[in-house]
Amino acid sequence: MPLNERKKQILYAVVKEHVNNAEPVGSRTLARRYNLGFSSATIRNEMADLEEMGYLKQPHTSAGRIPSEKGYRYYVDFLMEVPALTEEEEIRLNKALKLEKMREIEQIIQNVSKGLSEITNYTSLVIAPQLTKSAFKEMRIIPIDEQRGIVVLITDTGFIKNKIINLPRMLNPQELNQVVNYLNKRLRGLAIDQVTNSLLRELKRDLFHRIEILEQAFLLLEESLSEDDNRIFLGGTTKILNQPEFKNVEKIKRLLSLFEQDSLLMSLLSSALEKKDVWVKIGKENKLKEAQECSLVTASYKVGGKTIGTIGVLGPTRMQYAKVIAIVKYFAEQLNQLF
Amino acid sequence: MPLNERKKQILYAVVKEHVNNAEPVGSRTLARRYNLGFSSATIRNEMADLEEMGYLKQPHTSAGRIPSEKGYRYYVDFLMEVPALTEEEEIRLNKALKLEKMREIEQIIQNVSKGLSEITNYTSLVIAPQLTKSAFKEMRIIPIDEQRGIVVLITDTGFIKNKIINLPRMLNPQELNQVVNYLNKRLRGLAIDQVTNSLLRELKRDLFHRIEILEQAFLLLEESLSEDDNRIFLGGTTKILNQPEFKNVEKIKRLLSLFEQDSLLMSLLSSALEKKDVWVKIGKENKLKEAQECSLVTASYKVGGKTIGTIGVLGPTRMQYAKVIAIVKYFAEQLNQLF
DNA sequence: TTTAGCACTCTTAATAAAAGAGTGCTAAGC
DNA sequence: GCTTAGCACTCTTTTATTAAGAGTGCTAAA
Repeated sequence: MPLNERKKQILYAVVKEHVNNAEPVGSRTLARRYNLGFSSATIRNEMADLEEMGYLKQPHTSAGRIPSEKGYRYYVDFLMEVPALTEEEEIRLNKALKLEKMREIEQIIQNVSKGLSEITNYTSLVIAPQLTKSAFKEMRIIPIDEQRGIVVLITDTGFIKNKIINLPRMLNPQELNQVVNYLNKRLRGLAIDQVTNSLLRELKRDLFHRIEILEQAFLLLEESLSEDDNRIFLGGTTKILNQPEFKNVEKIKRLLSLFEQDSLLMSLLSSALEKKDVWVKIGKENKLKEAQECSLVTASYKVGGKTIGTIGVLGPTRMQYAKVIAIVKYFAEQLNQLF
Repeated sequence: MPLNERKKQILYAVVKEHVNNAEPVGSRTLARRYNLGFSSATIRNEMADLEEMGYLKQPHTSAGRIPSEKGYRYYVDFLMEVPALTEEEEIRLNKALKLEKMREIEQIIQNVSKGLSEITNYTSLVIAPQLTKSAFKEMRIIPIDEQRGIVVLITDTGFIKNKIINLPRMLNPQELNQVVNYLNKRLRGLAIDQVTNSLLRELKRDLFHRIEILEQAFLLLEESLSEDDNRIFLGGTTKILNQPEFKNVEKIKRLLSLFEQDSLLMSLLSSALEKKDVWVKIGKENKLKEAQECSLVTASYKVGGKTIGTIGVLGPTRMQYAKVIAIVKYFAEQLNQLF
């Protein structure tokens, strides 16, 4: 049974009202505050229907209704209108971003994260560009002093990653060059996540007599490959605590300990990678138990058509979806343009 | 009026008991649990004295006593014994640290921070090595491709800092070298915090025709000079929430928002720099309002006699001082040896 | 089909009473 | 003169009771 126009109106109004006030919405309130053109009794009947259909629920008998997750889902899919940002808002966002002046990736990401959380008033999550999605272009090793050097890794998407390493004593510049040249020959053009451990082992065999320097160079490669390169930046972790659903200390602790575990956050965001435009996960739609009282709005950003990172906003299930979606979308577009 | 032996015993017992249970300590409990050799009535009298002298206080009439900040201070200064770590414990700590394998500074610092918080069960703060405390040794600029290069800054303490920069188009390698050589000549041997803005302006004048590349190089220098180079690493931010004094949501929020502001944390730790061995700040001894319900145990670490960073543990005023001091001391020593 | 009216339900806030822990003081003991 | 036992008193915490408020669901009328 599809929702008739009146039910849609009421569901819409309940969501809107509840998002603003965080309290169950009663029929009288609705009749008073929204000019729906029918009485509270009618609304009561419709609400009872909506509850039976699973779009609304009652915290307890004789309280108002709040949207169920199904209700929010319907709202997000069919009822809400994502506003285009006004010019004015765009200017404000750009001011918060100030990306033009940024050079270093880390700085950009941190700024995006901060901006997202401050404008939405929820917690933001940003995954820095993932090298694994790019292809190997070139590696160099630059000696600094007798003992140390810098390994530089360049990808086809134009990212540069570098790392200070210890150089083995007995290696002269020529030998160093040989090693580096060999590595470049073997690796050039490979997607970074194609550089498997078995390939690395093979290379190690070939170069066993230069093994030391190789080990160091490998460290950088492995780091690029490893999960913890997928660094996550959080912004406004305390923002979400202002929401009334988190006035309970136990809930706060559970959520904060989630924030401390990068790997969990990655898994939370990862499903969003490679997916469509903007992705909304409501409550239990999140696989992660710790986030099932929350909703997550994510979008990915790209370089040269390849998705290389994700930004997102985490708030309570009772979230300002339309507003957040508009903002997340905008930020992702800005990042696309930037890289 | 100095404390007699019995008062010391009682104060010691009150601190110990309260640190363990987080509840006011009554005279009867004390008489029962500690074999002090005198009755609860005697203890009551002594406690009343201690209260009048300011070492103990009552949350309300007819409750047990808890140590005042003065009481904790007396305990830290005169009563507690900082245990030497047993060999067993040292092995355990070293396992948690695993510093031997670390190369990158950031990794080391992060590991120290994690280890500190996990072993103490409080929140840890670690300031990464501060370049400003070192002297300028050498700067290099290494081109990567047509548009970009890496600036490398080397200090006399052996730290290397690098940054990817945009190279201006029209600069050929010779010119680049000239600029770099000139900068090195002017800056070599200066302490990094002596490289003031006025000196930089002067250099800019001298090199105004190569201004673009200079700007970029300066960015790195300025970054080394700027506050935000003093990066702070936090560990176990949620650990402190397990303490019963933080079962109040408002308090949690206040403390967490402190954790989000690096500059505040810096100011909290900064007084510890350059100071003696281990530094204990109890409650209101912290200048920062947000931390006045907490105690802070800090120690600095050095390279070549110069203090370049600080580690610390932040817990409730009701803290396991002896244990924490021993651990912080040990970690600082480990860092000293490492660098 | 919609709406007004009203009894009923459940939560939250406010109030009262009881239980528990610990003190402070007094007087007796060593 | 210091120490200890005893007991009344105080203050918090817990539990119970009541009252107020909001909102529903049902019935009957429009």
